Amino acid sequence: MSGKKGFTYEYARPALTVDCVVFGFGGGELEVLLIERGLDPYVGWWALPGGFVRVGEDLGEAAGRELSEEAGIDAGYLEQLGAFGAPGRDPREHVVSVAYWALVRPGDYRLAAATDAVAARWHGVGELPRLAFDHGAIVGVAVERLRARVRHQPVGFNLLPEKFTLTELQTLYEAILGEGLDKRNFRKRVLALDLLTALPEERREGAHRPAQLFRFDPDKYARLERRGFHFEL
Amino acid sequence: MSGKKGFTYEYARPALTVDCVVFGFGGGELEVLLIERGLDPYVGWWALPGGFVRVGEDLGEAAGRELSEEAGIDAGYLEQLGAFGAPGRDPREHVVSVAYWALVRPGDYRLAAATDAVAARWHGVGELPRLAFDHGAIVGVAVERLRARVRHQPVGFNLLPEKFTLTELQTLYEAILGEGLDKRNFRKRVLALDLLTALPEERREGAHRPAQLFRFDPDKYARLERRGFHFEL
DNA sequence: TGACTTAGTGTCGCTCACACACGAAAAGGG
DNA sequence: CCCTTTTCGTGTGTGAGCGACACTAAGTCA
Repeated sequence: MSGKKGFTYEYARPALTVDCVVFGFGGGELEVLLIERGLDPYVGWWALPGGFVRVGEDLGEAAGRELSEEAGIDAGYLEQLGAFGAPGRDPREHVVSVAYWALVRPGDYRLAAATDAVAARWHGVGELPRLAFDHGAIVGVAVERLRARVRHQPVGFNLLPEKFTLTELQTLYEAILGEGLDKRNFRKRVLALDLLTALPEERREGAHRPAQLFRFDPDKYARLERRGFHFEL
Repeated sequence: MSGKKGFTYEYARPALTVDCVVFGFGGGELEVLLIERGLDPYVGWWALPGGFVRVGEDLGEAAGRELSEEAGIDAGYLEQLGAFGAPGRDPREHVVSVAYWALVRPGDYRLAAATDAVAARWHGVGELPRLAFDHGAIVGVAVERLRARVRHQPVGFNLLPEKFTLTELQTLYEAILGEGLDKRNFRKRVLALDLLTALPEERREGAHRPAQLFRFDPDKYARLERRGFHFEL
């Protein structure tokens, strides 16, 4: 293999990587962050940002590091999705990957490809290209997880700018769930949760009535979360 | 390290293991299968069955293999729980473990410790000893997952013998959820799901009215599962 | 000032979740 | 044989919440 020192173990070991499924929301559609690979295998293919785990490094930290290195994104909150370890998923050798997922506000970052990525871009989940390795399957699992999660925890707010209108929020939910929602019922329920604070501002754009702006209130959420809680859309 | 050949890699790699949280139901309590370790580290401590993943082996298969080797159990269905990879979780070196969980009918197996386990035994989840590594935390995550799952999918039947009474089923649910349930509502809902078949037998035991026996019907379940579905306890 | 566009609001019917108590059947003992 | 004990098995009423549904409000632009 390599002529240099190397690391020797008594038994063979699979390699260990992390991959990140980063969701964003733009143009009324749910998007995933992909990088274009600059190295073999799968040069030129789109793939999830990720890379090898270093010895002594926590898995979550490795995911955060790779995300920052390859795409210039600092996701505050990464949650583990699971381990993917089918023997043939990497053509080189047996590579086990621990996948993470995160939600970010696309506007907060300027994507910057680096390391072994030649490009980093948002792709609508509905129109993904063929992905390298088993990354297509990983994205599928992540989308499922997001859909399940969004119904029971107020995660959606992490995808919107700090100030948003209820219509924007509803559009987001519809994009994630892939189904239309009733406007009045949606507003009723969201406001009943008492997680939003109405701002003294409105969004005026276009030839129509301006919309009230809201802000997600983490304090209220923390308080509710403490005494059990239920969301249900 | 070892004087023999060994396997050399350009970069250092964490070791990769699998661990299994196997749930059973006995004596009115939810139980977990533990083995007593016969090797360093943590000799003599109780731990989850598990071991190193071989190169070229699927993660789920590795979990099944270790479970069968160390405890003599063939769990039909193993589901992944997640990867645990904090750097200090194994005192020897950086070891990342992918945890799986399963439900079995304790009566179906005669526990047989082997390989590096000197004993295999069921332990009530309420009275677990101190566990090796971070296995205590892993069990905690598994219990949470089981609780969440049991409310939305009819997993409970995998823990009971083929024929069971509704009271037994209710006792199981109460043990898993850790709370009492109303008898009439429980029976109403369970029967309304139309997943059980009443058998032409009764269980006569003790000085009281005999109880109707039921069987879980996988066909009915498959049919329901196909057209969406909801359980909610 | 009229046309257009999106924002914002309330009611009603129905279903479903939950609380709740007693007769039925069998066994065992006096 | 009868009385006691124990668990099995069953129905109703009420209140809360979900879902369906249509019109007015406010602003812009021509």
